[in-house]
Order: sequence, then C-alpha cells, then structure tokens
Amino acid sequence: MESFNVIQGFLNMVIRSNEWLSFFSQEFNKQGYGYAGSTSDETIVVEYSSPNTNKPLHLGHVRNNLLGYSVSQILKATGKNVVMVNLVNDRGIHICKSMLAWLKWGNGETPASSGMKGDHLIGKYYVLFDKYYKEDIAQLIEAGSSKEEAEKNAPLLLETQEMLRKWEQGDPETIALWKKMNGWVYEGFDETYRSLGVAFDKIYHESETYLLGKDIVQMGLDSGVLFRKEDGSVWCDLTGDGLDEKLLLRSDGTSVYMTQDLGTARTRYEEFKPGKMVYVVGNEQDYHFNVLRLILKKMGYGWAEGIYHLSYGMVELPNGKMKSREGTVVDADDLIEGMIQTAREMTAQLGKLEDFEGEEAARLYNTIGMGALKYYILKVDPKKTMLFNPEESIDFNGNTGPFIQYTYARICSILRKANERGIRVSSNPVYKEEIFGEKEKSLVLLLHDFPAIVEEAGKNFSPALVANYTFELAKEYNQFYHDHNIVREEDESIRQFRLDLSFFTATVIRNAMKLLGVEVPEKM
RNA sequence: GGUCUCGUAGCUCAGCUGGAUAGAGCAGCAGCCUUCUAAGCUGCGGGUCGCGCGUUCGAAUCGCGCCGAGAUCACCA
Repeated sequence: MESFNVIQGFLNMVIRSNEWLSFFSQEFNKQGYGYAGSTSDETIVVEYSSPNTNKPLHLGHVRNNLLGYSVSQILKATGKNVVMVNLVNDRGIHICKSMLAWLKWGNGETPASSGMKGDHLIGKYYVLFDKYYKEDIAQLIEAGSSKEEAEKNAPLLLETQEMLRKWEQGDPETIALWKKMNGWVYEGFDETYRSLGVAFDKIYHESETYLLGKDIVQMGLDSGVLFRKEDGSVWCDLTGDGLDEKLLLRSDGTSVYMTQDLGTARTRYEEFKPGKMVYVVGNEQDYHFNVLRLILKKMGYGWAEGIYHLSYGMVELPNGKMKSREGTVVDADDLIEGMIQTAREMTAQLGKLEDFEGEEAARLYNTIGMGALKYYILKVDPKKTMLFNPEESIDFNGNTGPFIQYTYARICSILRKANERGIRVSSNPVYKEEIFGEKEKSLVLLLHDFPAIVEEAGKNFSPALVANYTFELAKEYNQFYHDHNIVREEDESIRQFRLDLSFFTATVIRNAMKLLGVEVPEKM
C-alpha cells in the first residue's frame, strides 16, 4: 500500500504502482489471459436454439442462438466442461401444415428447382396453409358456423390432423415426405447457423424423444406424487406451491410437452451427469420451467436443483412486437445479409476499399457486419426485453462491435509498425515505476479485472457483462492512444512499456470478443 | 383475477450482493487529422432513477402499497 486517507467515513487506500507493474509483467504476454487454465470435472449442458422445422429462423432465434453460444463459451472459459445441445422440434401439427400445403399447391417445387433456401421454402408453404385455412374458416362462418366451430372444423385442419395421425402410425408415404421436407429445412438451418458462427455438440430430435417421460409418470403414480382423474388423464397437483394443477398425460394416454421435457431432462442427466443443465429459452416459458423443476423435485430427483432456465426477453421492433401474421418479423438471413451489406457500404464510405481486395474484403465485411449484430444483441442484459432498432444496429460508432474491432485493428497496426522498426514486445520485462502514468494505470486496472469479469459473467450467465467491460476497455485504450505516443515515444523504457501495454490490451479484447463469438480483424 | 418480469437523460442501455457528485452511447451543439488507422478524441447542454411510504447513519439498489408495460396460468409446443 502506498498511502491512505479517510473522507466522509470512507477509508481509501492507494496500492503501490509496483504491485500493478508486477501483476502486469507476469500476465501481459499470456495468450489465454482470462481463461481458466484447466478444465474442472463439472459438466454443464447448455441447450439452445431448439427451432421448429416449419419456418425459417427470425430475430428472436438470433438472440437465442447468440446467447446460447456465448454463454457456453463463457462457461468454458471458467473451466467448465460444456456440452452444447440443440433439441429440434421436428414433429407435430405445425409441420404437417407445411407438408399438406406443399402437397396441395407445391407442384413438386424443391429448393433446387425454386432456388429458395430450404427453410424459406417450407416457411412459404406454412404461410400458404394459414391463408387457405382462414378462407376455410370464413366460408364456414358464412354458412352459419360460429367462429370457434369453424376454426375446429375447417377441412384443411381436419386433413392436417389426419396427416399427423398417419405420421404417428408410421405411414411410409407420410414419413417419406416428412423426411424429405425436414431435410430441406436442416440444410437451410445449417447455413444460418454457419453464418451466425454457432455450433452444437449434439442434436436431439423430438421425433425421437416425444415418447419419453411416460415411465416417469408411471413412477409418479406409483409413489402418489401424481394422480389420475376419472377420464384417465394424469395430473400433478401444484396448488400447494402456489401454482395450478398440471396435466402430464391426456385422457387418451398420449403425452404433452411437459411429459417429454421430464423425460429428456432425465435422459440428459443420465447421459452427462452434469452439475447444471442450462436451458436457453424465452421468458414466456418461465412458468413451464418452474413447473418442470418442481415436478422433478417432487419425484425425488435431486439434480433438478441444477436446472437453470436462462430466460431471455423478447426482441421488439420500434413499431411494436414482431408478428408473423402482420409480416413484421425480421428474418434471420435477411438481417445477416443486411448487416454485411452495411459493413461493405461503411467501408466504402470511409474510403478504405483500396486497402482490401477479393476474399480479404469479403471476410472483413462479414467480420464487421456480424460483429455489429452480435455485439448489439449481446450487450443487453439477457433477461430484459430489448428493442431492435434497425437504424441503430447499423450505426458502427460508439458502443458497438465495430468500435471495439477498430480499436483492436489499431493496436495491431501499431504492433506492425513497431515490428518494422525492430521493436518487439518484451520477453522478460522489468519496468521502472516512473513509466507508470495515470492513463496507463487506469488501463492496467481494467486489464486486471478481466478474469473476474469472466467469472462473474459465468455465474450470472450474462454475456452482457463481458460486452460492456470490453467497451470500457476499448474506450480507455483509445483515450490512452490519443494522449500518448507509442512507437514514436523517444524514451526507450516508456516506449517499451506502452507497446507491451498495447499488446496486452489487444489480447484481452480478442479473448473477450471471442467469448461473444465476435471475431476481431487485424486491419479495418 | 392469481403468479412472474420490467419501469434510470429525447432514444437505446450500464449501474441494482445498500455507500462518496447516478454513468455511457446515439441524437443536438462546438472543437481536434503535414506526426503510430478520425469506424477515433475533447468539450457543452440534457435526470424529482414511475409514484408514495417504510427499514437504515446512508436507498436507483432492500421491503410494502399504488400506477404503467409485458409475459403466463391449454388434453398446443
């Protein structure tokens, strides 16, 4: 400690510069700074994405995917053994709607014949179904039905239900069609996943898991945790916990969403023995996950405590919520393309086109455009409803991904310049205390915080902490850069320290952004 | 109606495990490129932290009540 004082009941202590310099010289050239050196035994399963296969991904899915991937990377950085899984909802009435519409009005159209991405093609038929379904309803109402009856008895809907029955009976034709159309969707999704830079260790399909959980229900009946009503349906009474009764088996003995989630949770636990199971799912399912955890606990599964619902808020647009019916959804692929296009325009506008060519340029636009999108979404606290303002998202100044990327590229440029002049980052540094100015000190303090920030972000499942930290760091560095010469500094020991400091900052920016799934360019 | 979440500058967000004068970015205004990348930097204006009560030496932060916004409470997933 260097000094201390007391002001208004606060004891302020000043830590000696030597302590900071000693920390700095020990850590500044570690490439993995901020990441846990070793992996612990604890496994965490993170489920995210989990799309339906009847329409393409939209902005809401983008938030889900980016969050899931980033949280996984953060948990890995804190030394956890992370398994990323995706549970694809590939069966059910909604898929049958697309299938039926395609049979009726598709004329054999395929992604190849239409040039459409597979998931978009399927989405087109889902929309088409809805259109004709509405016409059916209108006709029935005109013929004297009530709205409710019409919705139930529309011929199209009855046909769809018939199709689902055939699927469940394993009708070869229906299954073949289902496989073919799902295959198209997967190709489309894979492309979107690649663009988003997300990946999975394991993919589950609901068509293979939807029957799970029935044995758990039987166990619950045997132990008296669950009860059967007169019509044969099975329920869990949660009124004692301030919730309602929850259906677990229909009166015809078939399972519901909750039933399969009970089953998949147990299967997953048995497969990985994880300390925690994270579900990245929107906050409209808060109730569902409370019930899931509660029922499993009642059944005596202690590991249910480890279930964590990473509940994130909706993404809204300036004119309100996204509504597929009103055509106000933001399609994920359109969004991605738009961001990359904007990156290209910005680069041109700033007169930097001649610095890049061909593939290098394309890669740069991708890095910047995706960096902007990812950062824009991840900087907001996951649990909050966020507003997606298209105009603001393509602004690359201020608290944005490109701002941070730019800072990184600047540092790289300095390191290149230094290298040209034969100045290298220290290999065995000894710094004198006089080199330690105010700006340098604030930077070192921030750099020192990074591992703790990662730890905190892991505990809170919040990439936003990492994002906001990185912005602070980049801002601090830009001030330092503006106020001080680095390569041009004449005093050799000061120059060396500032160079090392720049190098360290670059490492931390790169490592932090990697946790968000954001790449950093060496030139931009 | 019950339960849950949210409400901070014109806008988008930090801060919330109680502490010093509530911070950024955008937008607005005024400046800084013959010198390491101006996607940068500096300055100015902008707030009854939804409202009220309480706990405390101290509340944006904790508790209660109200107001406002949203979600959810399906033999859908």
